[in-house]
Amino acid sequence: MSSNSPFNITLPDGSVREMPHGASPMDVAAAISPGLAKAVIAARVDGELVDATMAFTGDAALHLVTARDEADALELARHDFAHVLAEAVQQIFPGTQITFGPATDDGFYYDVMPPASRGAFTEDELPAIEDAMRAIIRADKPLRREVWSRADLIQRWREAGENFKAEWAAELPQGEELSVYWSGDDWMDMCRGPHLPSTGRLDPAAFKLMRVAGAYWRGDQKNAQLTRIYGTGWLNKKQLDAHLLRLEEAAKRDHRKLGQEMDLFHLQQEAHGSVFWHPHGFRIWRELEAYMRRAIDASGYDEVKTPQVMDARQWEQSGHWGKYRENMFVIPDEVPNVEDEGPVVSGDADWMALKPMNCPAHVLIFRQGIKSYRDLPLRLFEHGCCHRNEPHGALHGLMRVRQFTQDDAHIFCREDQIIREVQDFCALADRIYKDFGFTYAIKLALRPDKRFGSDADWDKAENELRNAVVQAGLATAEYGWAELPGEGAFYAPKLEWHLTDAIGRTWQVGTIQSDRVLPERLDASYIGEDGARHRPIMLHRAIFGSYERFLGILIEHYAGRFPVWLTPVQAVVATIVSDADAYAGQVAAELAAAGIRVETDLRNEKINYKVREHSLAKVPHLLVVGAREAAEGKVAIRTLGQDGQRIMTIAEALAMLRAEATPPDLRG
RNA sequence: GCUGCUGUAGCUCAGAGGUAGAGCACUCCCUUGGUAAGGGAGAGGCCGAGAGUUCAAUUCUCUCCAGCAGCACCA
Repeated sequence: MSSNSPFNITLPDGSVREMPHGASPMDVAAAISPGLAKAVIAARVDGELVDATMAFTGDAALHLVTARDEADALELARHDFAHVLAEAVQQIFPGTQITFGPATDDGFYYDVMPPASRGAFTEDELPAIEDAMRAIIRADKPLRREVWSRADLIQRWREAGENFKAEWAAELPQGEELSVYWSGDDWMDMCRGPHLPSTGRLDPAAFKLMRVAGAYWRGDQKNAQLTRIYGTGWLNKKQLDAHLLRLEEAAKRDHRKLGQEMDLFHLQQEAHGSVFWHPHGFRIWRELEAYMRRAIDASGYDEVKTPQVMDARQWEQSGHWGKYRENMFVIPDEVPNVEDEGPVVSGDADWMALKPMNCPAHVLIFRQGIKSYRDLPLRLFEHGCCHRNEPHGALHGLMRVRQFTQDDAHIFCREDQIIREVQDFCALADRIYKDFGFTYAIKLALRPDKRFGSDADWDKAENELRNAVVQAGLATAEYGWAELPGEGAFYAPKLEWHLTDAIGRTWQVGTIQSDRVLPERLDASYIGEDGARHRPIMLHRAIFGSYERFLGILIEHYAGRFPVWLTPVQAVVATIVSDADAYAGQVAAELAAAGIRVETDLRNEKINYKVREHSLAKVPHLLVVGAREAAEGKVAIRTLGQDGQRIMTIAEALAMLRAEATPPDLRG
């Protein structure tokens, strides 16, 4: 082939165009039509996303990327918004250092270091930055790629006082082409690209700066903290507006807000990170607990209860003291000094700790008496109340607390029983998540850097979990199968269940972990068929994860409108006139006798007022009774989310309510 | 834990260097009214905690505590 023969460029429809050397995807677009040239924002050359103006280097398959290729277009636009943001910030606040600015799931951010003369940027300054961004977009500055030598680049950043960029330029992998992008002729950033042809391809009405936050340089707590400016960015205003609306929807179902409005629980300073469950909230908890007990009773588990506080030496032996102490609540084993002055604790008492996990206690139960291989698998379940002293900034409503109750169990089994146990667990988890209307993805979290146990054991453990899921046919794209390096616990790899809720957010809740470390450390053993002692494998598993968190997720998933079987108040009997009070009491009594959670509302208020109040409280069924209903022995039922009423007899109403109030696992 | 913001009545929020206000909720009175707010009156606050500046601090400053948004961690 001669060195200056044209390149053959194959288009998606199979047609081939000959293009001279130096030609780019943009030239192909221009050759097809001027309209296409205008619409092209980037290109996929042999599948790789590149600048539309990047010259071909050989024969290639070409796909011209336009706004119709939404995923690519969004990614490009968001990345460009980030650059425009950085340019705008430096324009308004000279002396600001720039660092990184990637695209995110719904937009972009850029981490910057404000000039030494001032503090972090504030949200009040965002509108001015937005204006500057719009000006840059309207100026339609061409984005031009250049390749620089490392030395030139480092020097350029040093001269510009860009210490972070200089550091990064020095550390980029050898052999990598170092590219910069010019925005017009007056601003540049170091970036791998690709980018849109010019800033004018962005829609100035399709982004919004959302907030500022702190973020560490290169994600490390030991490094300088930068100001991160977050924005949301889209292809057009319509998409932006839709996104803002979604955010409002999510805010409306915030469990902290609904928890207060529905009087489910509260949190307060004196016990921060621990939950005060109110009567209505705890009804949901009890219903969940009863549901879970039925599930584990039917699955061969034995429920146990273990101590809240154990000697620190026990935690040393289990390894928690070494690896987990910073998160443990430690207490002295002594009577506090009661004199007015003087220390409350002497400092020389033995230390005890609140349990951060239930596992060691379950091993201690296992160790009582001599276990035979015939006893395995032994499945010990506990509604275990744990305390963890979490970093204060991590606490978040019910989602991250310092005291929580797990639906925790440990399955002690032989190696050859693992796959079966893991598969049974997958089936149980599947049934339960579906009962709540969740879909889920399963992920395998692999060994972390900080860990116990030999590599050989980790190999085995990871393979067992992987094989169980593969053999169960769940390691597929449909189940969102993925492996997450470094995400495992310090003692074991984990299978994780990531739930997707009603508005598409994901939550990690369930897990099963195969552990060889703890049985070894705590010397658990059983007598095998051969008469010798063997180590059992310990499978740690949970389905709700914690009641607190799962309840928080449920509140947001259902937006407070719980299914009837879970809802705190299933029906309210509300009177129109006081003459119906006695009848209302009779109706309520009949429902209560049938196990329906029912309340009466006999207040001297208009029915409009009562309807409004109970609707806002998300009571699923309102049974309205007046003189007419009392005379006829009927009720007028108004169902949440539906217009109008249904008149029925008490017996009919009771049958309907009983059917709806039956938990999903008890339905025929 | 880090950065920024916030902390006033049960809730949502105004307010100002001279010890406080609204709406909803609450209590009482009137109203007995057919499916999303009937009317009136009343009660309710150590203005997150501590220190400083000031004649005077809830208001300004500092320190702590808690909450919020991120980060870093994690069920």
